[in-house]
Amino acid sequence: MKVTISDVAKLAGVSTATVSHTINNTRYVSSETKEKVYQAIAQLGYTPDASARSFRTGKKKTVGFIVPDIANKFFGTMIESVENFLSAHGYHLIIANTKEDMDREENHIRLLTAGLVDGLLIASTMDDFQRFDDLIPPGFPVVLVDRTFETKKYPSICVSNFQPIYRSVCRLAGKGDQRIGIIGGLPRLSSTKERISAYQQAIADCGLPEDEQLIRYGDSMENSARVCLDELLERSCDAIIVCQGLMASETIIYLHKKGIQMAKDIDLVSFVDYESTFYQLYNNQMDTIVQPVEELGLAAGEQILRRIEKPDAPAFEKVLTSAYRPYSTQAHSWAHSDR
Amino acid sequence: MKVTISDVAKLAGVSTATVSHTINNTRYVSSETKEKVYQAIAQLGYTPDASARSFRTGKKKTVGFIVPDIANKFFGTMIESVENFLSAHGYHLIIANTKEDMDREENHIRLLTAGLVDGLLIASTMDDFQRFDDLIPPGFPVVLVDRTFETKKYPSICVSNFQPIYRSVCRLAGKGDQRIGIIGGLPRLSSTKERISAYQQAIADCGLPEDEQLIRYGDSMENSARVCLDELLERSCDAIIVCQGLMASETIIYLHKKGIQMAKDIDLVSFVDYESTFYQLYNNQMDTIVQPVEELGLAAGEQILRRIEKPDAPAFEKVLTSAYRPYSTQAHSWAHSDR
DNA sequence: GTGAAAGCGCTAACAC
DNA sequence: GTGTTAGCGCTTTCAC
Repeated sequence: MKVTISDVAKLAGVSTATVSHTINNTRYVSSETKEKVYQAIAQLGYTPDASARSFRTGKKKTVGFIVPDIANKFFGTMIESVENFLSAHGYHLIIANTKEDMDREENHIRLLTAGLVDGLLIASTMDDFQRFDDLIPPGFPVVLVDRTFETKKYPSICVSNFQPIYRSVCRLAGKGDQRIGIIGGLPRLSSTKERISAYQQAIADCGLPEDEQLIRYGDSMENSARVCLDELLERSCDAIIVCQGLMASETIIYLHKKGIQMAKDIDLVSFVDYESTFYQLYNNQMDTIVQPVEELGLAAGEQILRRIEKPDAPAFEKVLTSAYRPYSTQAHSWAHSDR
Repeated sequence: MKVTISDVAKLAGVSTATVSHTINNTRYVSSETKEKVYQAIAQLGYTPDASARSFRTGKKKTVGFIVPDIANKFFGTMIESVENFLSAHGYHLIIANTKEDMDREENHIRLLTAGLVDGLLIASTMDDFQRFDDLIPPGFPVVLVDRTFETKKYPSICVSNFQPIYRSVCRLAGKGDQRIGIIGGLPRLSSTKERISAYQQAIADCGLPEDEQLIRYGDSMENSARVCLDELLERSCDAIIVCQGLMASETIIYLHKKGIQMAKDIDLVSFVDYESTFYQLYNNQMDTIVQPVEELGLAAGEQILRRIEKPDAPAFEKVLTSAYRPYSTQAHSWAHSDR
């Protein structure tokens, strides 16, 4: 049934060592011997067993990626980008979904670190660094993606959160908006915290009245923006900043259905999902903040492989910057869309 | 360094067999012994090595899913659904992306079947069954998803393609549309073939003029619908049927930018991505066809696990039906959206 | 330039 | 009720 390396060795009339070295190019083998080996391999239809190999070598050639929401285009695109990089480097990608649930995340980390993958990419939903840290076996290669912790023990690839939000507030204030609301993601996440704090600082710096009620939090899953929006509208905002792509789409739709016109009745600025065609319809009515998702995925892939090679290189943070796209009232011609 | 089962056995003063049986509940162990074993495990921080275990048992507890486009919401949602099912059953999910490229698909199949996964879910981009079949080791558990082959050697989970398109044409014809265009996906795919053939048959049955020029094919990747749309508009269609979600969004946007009004200047029917908030804005202007993506993912998960248990159960096809949502001119209140 | 053989960590007969 | 032990298929050291 299953054909093994010794079947090949036997047929080729050589030792298993020679077969192994031939297929792995790991020591000199005369070309005649090589020839015999390849012949035997072809004849038997031999394929080395990945499972035995990784057991023996300890290398799985696989990395795990723990994400909060696979179906979310932001992470979907990132997964694509990571997979693309990894598969080009001979690695496989195992996906695990947490649905922003810390227990699920814990469970996935436990399972994946138990000899299944060589390293782990994590967009963590945890707020408790200690709990997170306790789950990671010492020396296990980990790279944090999109979200980080205050304790900088692990390397991270994130996106600038402060600057675009600060700028949003300033631009809105510059237009004369006085009551600027903001819809953030899960309060416990580093990304949310950074954005909210940018908002607060900018509000203060611009001399606008501070009002805790103008800060609302969604959960970045489907259908979480509506409540926030209603609350903000009740408090008669002139402007709203939305911190996440899925919630942005929902906000636009709800405004639409309520007959509230963007750029006229209310100003909108939002983080937006990369390349989503949806926003092309609105880029003349709202400022958009586009995160470099593909670069994020690429960098994450690079870092985790580097980390797998040298697990004890010092941790460092990489912060990519988002594109801020102020709207212009003249509609873009799609003939030269700016990407 | 690494703590193994025999370290545990030694510390607990029992044999490795007992340790193994204790953690796997695989034969009777007295509670005192169990206690000692658990104690030792806790003390040493032992975790069984997944790699050694799967090498030994031949079970990887992992399935592979080969998809054409991860970032596409249709597949993203499906991946989420599959992952959800699998992880609930103790399995992991390896994702591989083909970008609708047959060589990439071939490569992924080769790698994954070489001892990495217990079974494979494939939304194949191949048209040549022979080529596909040659890649699958005899007896290897495979379930085709969303796309199938004429030769029914492998089990498949698909979605009804014929019925919704046939119905679309009939409804459009019923409204008096004469020139109905269609934008299909990649011509080589079974899903595309079925849809186009439904279109052709309905056109004939409804007594509408047949015109090959009204059939256009996109590639279902970003930015492929525009050319098709332009060509159809040039041929002055009254109505357009779009066979895929991404292309649907693009079509809507292009119509919008051209100032062509849906339901007024032109009728539109389209396959639409499940739950995408985007379409909520248009469900009073176009008929939509919603595929049961989550059920698809669930069924795929169920089937592949069943298949892994009994690899030689007879192949069978499962066809799920899409929801056809005719539009009503009174806008839906989102308070009771029909999902 | 090639072979012999020792394991990697675990499971599962088989034995008592 | 528990222990002994033979491998799973491969890589790699040591030897010649």
